[in-house]
Amino acid sequence: MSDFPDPRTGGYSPRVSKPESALLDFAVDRSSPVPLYYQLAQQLEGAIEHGRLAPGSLLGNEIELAGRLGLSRPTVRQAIQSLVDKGLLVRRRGVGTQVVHSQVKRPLELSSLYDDLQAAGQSPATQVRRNEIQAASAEVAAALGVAEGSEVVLLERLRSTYGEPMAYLSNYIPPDLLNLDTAKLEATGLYRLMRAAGVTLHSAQQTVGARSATPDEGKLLAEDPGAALLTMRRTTYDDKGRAVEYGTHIYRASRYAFEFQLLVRS
Amino acid sequence: MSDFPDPRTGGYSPRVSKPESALLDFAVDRSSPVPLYYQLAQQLEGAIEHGRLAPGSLLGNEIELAGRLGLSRPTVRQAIQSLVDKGLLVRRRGVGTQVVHSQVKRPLELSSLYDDLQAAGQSPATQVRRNEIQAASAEVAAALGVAEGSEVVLLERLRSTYGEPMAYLSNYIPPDLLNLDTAKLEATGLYRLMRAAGVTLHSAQQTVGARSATPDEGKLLAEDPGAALLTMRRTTYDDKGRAVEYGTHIYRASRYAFEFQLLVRS
DNA sequence: CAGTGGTCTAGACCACAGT
DNA sequence: CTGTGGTCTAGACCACTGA
Repeated sequence: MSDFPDPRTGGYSPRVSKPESALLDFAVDRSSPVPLYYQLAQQLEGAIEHGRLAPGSLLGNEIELAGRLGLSRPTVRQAIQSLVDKGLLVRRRGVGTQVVHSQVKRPLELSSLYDDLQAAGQSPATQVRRNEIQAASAEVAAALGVAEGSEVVLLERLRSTYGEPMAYLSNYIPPDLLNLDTAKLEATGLYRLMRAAGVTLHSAQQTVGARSATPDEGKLLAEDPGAALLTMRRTTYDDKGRAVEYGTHIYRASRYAFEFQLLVRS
Repeated sequence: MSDFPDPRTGGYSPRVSKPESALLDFAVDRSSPVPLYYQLAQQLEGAIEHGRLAPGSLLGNEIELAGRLGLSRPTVRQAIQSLVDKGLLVRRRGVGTQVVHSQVKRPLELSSLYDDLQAAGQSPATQVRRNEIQAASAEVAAALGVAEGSEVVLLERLRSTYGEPMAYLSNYIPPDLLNLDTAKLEATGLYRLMRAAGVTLHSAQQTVGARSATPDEGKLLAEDPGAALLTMRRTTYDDKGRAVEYGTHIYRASRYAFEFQLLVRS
């Protein structure tokens, strides 16, 4: 029962390779406050990302992996499960756990346009066009779960990259949630300010559609009237279920598209 | 140390109610092949959906719940965790597990337009416009991971509701994957046929954008030339990482929008 | 048949929240 | 302080896969 690769083996099965010896490098630090399963998950994810674990390769069975790392099987399973949830690994009973064959791109998340653009190296610029208190319309009141006519903050921002407008963002925010400093809003994104103010974002309901630009919108975004715009309406909730933000945004379809990866619910 | 509610207690905390006695109804069937944690998760989900567990109500601690159901704590945790992942429950250390306050709408999933429309009671109709073998263009070959010029099935369908066109769907599919019977395609959706053919859908990479309709597209969809269209480009992968479908679709923005819920990655 | 993941148990100690 | 969820262990039996 040798665990070593057979030097006489010259080829690989077409879609399944042998358990990878790259796993031998793994080790956990029991003195760290980071949970053991999380340490393992991060090392696995790193190995996959850097190609040390090739797509299609088998991880080796859970019992042996646990033994080698000095962990229990449930702990190892917890690490593996978190990567299965992310779509990086696939488990098959009777076969084993293997790295998915296709490249995983971006996971789907509650995206901040600011962060998206920054991650793409586009150094976004924000101009705050309005930042004031208004009476909530029926639509806004329904979305935020407040009384119609009660005070909400209206925030309108023009987001540009490379000196060209890209999107016009309109947000409605409960006034007691946080202080919206215009200077800070022009330096970073709304979600970052919310997180810094102790708001824990939890979920969002989104609708993505399209329509033609009105003359005013065309002027704002440097598009011809009638040009196609991408529209997004979003209500964001915190971990206690409070609506913390309602937004109606328009994007220049010539310069922006939503890109994301979905996992099938099992 | 009484576990009974105090009858003198008349009021509730503003956002947190007491553990619900509705949980006393729960029971698991050990003779069923359905996993115990899954049985419990379904009963919890049902109780939340039907309002027997009110938003904000506490579930009661895991140890006690496990004891009452005759389950171990890890099993109960697995059930609760699956609902936390779905966004129905929130756990807070030192406090307990409670039902989220806001209504959860649709979870995000790999949606089939056909299923979406049927769920909305719109009884969709499909007309297959093309169903033939073609040589893969560079774009299609790259998306499907096949050689440029190799054979792929090109499928073009017009999807209508209430006798009005709604979307024009163009798909490219590896020819050896399944038989695409035109009659079946007009009676159901592509994903359902794939699942019936033993294909396990796993993930998809999507891009959603917008543009103006060309004169030809306007004619197809009964829109004026220049009208705003919603566009979606999607590559779908199976559980082994094979690309099983590449599609470029256009939707009438006047009649359709993508709606979904996102959960924040923690 | 042997090997894999899927499920389940009965404990344990810890960190954090609210009193 | 008490009570909660967060983490972890060391086993067990079962169902499915593939040879």
